[in-house]
Amino acid sequence: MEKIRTRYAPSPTGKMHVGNLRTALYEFLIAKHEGGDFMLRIEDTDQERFVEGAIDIINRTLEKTGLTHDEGPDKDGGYGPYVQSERVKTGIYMKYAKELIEKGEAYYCFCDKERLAGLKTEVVEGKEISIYDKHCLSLSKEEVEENLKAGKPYVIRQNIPNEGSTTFHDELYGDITVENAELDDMILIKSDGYPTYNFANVVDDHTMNITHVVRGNEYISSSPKYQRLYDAFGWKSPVYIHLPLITDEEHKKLSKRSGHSSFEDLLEQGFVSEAIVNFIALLGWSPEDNREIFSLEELIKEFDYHRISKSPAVFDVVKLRWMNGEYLKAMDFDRFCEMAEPYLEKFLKPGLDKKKIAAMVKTRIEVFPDIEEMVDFFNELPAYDTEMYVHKKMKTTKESSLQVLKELLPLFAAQEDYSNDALYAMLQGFAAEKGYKNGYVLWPVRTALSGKQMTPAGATEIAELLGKEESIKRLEKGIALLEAEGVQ
RNA sequence: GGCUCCAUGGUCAAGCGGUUAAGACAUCGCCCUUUCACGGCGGUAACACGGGUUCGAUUCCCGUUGGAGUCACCA
Repeated sequence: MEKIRTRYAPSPTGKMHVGNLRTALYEFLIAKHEGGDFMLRIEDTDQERFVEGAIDIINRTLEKTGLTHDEGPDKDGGYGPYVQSERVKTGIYMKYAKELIEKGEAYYCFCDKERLAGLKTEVVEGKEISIYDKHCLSLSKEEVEENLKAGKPYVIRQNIPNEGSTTFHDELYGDITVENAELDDMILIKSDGYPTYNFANVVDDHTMNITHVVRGNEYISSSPKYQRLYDAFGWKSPVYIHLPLITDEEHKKLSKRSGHSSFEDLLEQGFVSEAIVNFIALLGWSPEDNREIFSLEELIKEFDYHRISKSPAVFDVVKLRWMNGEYLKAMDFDRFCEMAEPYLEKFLKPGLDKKKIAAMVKTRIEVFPDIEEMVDFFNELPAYDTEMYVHKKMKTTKESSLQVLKELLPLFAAQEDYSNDALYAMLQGFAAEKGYKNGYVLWPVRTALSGKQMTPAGATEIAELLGKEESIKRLEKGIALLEAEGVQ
C-alpha cells in the first residue's frame, strides 16, 4: 500500500486557532497511525493578511504539542519549496493555470470591480451574493491577446459548465453531489499573479503527493470545485476527510469572542499543552474503549480515522479544566513546581515555603491561576465573617470556638516546635484531655488561622507555614473578633 | 434565500435491527475526612417529530422541524 502523506497547511495570519490545531493533530495522527509522513506547508498567498511572526507561532505550537513534521520549510523532503509564496516564484501555478486554459477548463477574465459589483444580485444577512456571468468566456482569442498586450489587469477563472453535476467522495460523509449551475467560476489566479487558496491547494496537494486531504468541514461546499480541477487535469483525487466543526457554547463556529479560541489563549489561562491536545483529540473522535486520558503516543496507536464523528462538537472549557486537573495531579512534582513557580511567586510574599505550598495545591487546582484564590490567605489574613466559626457537623458554635481558642492560646504560646506533627500532637492531646472531638477544636483553629471557608491544608499545616508569631497573632485576632461581637 | 451537511441527557460521546440505551464532564445526595478538595458509592437526566421498511427500529428509507456551514481577487 502507498505510504500515507498528510499535510497541515495553515495561513500565517495570527494566533493558532484550536480548530486549526485539531486539524493539524488529526492530520498528524492519521499519517502516524499508519507510519506515514506529516508535512507542513505555509499558505501565504494573501500578502494582505500576512501577519509578522505568525510563522513562528505555528512552529512553536507544533513543537510544543509534539506534532513534529517530517517535511516542511525547515525540512526538505524533496517536494519543496514548502512556502507558497516561494512556489509562486517557480511559476508552477501559472503553468498549470495555462494548461487549464488550453483545455478550455479555465479562461482569462478582464472584468473590473465595477462590472463585478453590477452583478450583485441578492443580499442575504448583509452579505452580497452573486455568481459570475461568464462574461469573459466569450472573448475571442484575439481579444484576449489584445487585452493582454495592452497590459489590462486580469484574473484566470475556472470554467464550470452550467449543466450537469459534480460528485466527490469523502471518507466520512460519503458521496456529495452538487449541481454545476450552483458552482461559481472561481478565480484561480488573482490579478496580482498569485494563486488563490483554491487553486494553490489543489496544485500543491497533487504535486507534493498528498494522499489524504484532511481539512475542516467549512471546505465541504467548495470541494466539488476542487474535484473538477483534479478531473480537468486528469489527476487522481486524494482521499478526502472533512472534519466536523468545533463550536462555542452557542453552537456557532468558535471565534475569538469566546476567549478560549486559540492555543495561546489556553496556555495563558494556565492549561498545559498535553491536556489541550488530549482534549481536542476527543472533540470529534472517540476510541473503541472508554478511555479518556491519552498521551500523544497513545493517540497515534489508537487513532482510527473511521471513528471520527460527523456532527459538530461544543468546546466545553469546564471539561477541559477537569482534564487539565488530571494532568496536573499526574504531573511530576518538579515539573509542577517549575510551572507553578510564576504563580506562586506572584501570589505569595517572600519567606513562605513555596515547595510545601505547591505540594498542597497540586491536587486541588485545575489550572495554575486557581492558585491565587487558594493561597492568598497566607500573605494576609482576610477580613472574614465570624459565622464561619459555626459548623453543624463539627458541632462548633461561636461560643465554643471562642472558648477553645482562649484555652488554646497559652498552649500555642508555650509551643516551641511548630512542625505540623508536633502541633497536631499538641492539639490532639488537648482535645483528648478535654474530651472534645478533633474537628471541634481544629475547625475554629483553622478558621482563625486562615479566615477562609476552604483552604488547601489543615489547621496545623497552616500554622507550620505561618510560624509561631503569625499564628498567635491570627488566633488572637479571632478571639478579638468574637469578643467584639459580645460572644461569651 | 440557494446549496450542502448534521441530529442520542446541559456538554463530550458509545451504539452500527432485538441492549435494563454504556462511559466521562457538569449537577445533586451519601460516605470518608483535620474544613474544602481528593477519593469511594449512588441519584436526576437522552434516542427531535411524523410516516414507511421489518416479526421487531435509536439504528435503514422518506418527509417535517431544528441547528450548522458555505455562497470573496480570505483561507
